[in-house]
Amino acid sequence: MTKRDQLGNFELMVMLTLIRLGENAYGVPISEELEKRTGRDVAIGSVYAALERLEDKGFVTSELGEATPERGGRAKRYFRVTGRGLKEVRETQRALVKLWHGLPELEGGKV
Amino acid sequence: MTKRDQLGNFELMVMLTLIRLGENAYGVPISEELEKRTGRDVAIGSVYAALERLEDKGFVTSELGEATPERGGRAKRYFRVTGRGLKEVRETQRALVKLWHGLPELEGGKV
DNA sequence: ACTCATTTATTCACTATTCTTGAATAAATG
DNA sequence: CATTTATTCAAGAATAGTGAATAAATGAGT
Repeated sequence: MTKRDQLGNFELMVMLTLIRLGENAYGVPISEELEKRTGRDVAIGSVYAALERLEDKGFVTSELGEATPERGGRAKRYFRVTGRGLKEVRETQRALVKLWHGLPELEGGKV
Repeated sequence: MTKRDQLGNFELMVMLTLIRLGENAYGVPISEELEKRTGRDVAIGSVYAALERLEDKGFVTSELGEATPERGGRAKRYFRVTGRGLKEVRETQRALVKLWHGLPELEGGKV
């Protein structure tokens, strides 16, 4: 099996959340936003694992934030989608839409 | 990890293809249709593996077809999406659309 | 009818990657 | 040092991917 560059289901979801959050994307809020939007439980460990894989693939980059005064706790690690990452998201999205396009059984048929 | 009832990326794609093909859904055409629509190489073995998982989860059923005269070859095994399967597809689709809805970076923002 | 090559399709065995969970660790503050 | 906030780790289960093997049916040739 050659290196897989495609996005898994969860990876795609993380990418989409990353895009949505923009500047404020780090582990905790990513996880929360994901839970809020999907209604599913999200283990924070899963998110970090996915982010690491995504960084390995070059779909995201990360940068350690400065410690914020006025609050305890470790520094945040901010994540950002790369150009390649965005492109990959678009492609995955397109593949899915193509697959469900026009199916009367699904609401999205008219997309 | 308790039994996962959610659809993986590839499983979702297989389900969508299954819905599209309707009556004529068996291994070979599923694989071909998938390749045609996504432009990706699809190993036939993967398709059967996914179908087996999906059947275990109750998302599809299968039935052995009769041998067709006028052609050699083994009998086909036809697959069909169950009610639960269709529901699961809809839910997965909805989760994805919700995640990318309104993102200006993606074409689908207007869906 | 019998055997064999051919065709069509499914199953198998194995490896790699992704996903999930719970616990551990790290770093900052007061 | 206790508390807070956040990331990292380790291990196991599920999903994905590949190539080869097997199965079942047909028709040709003898």
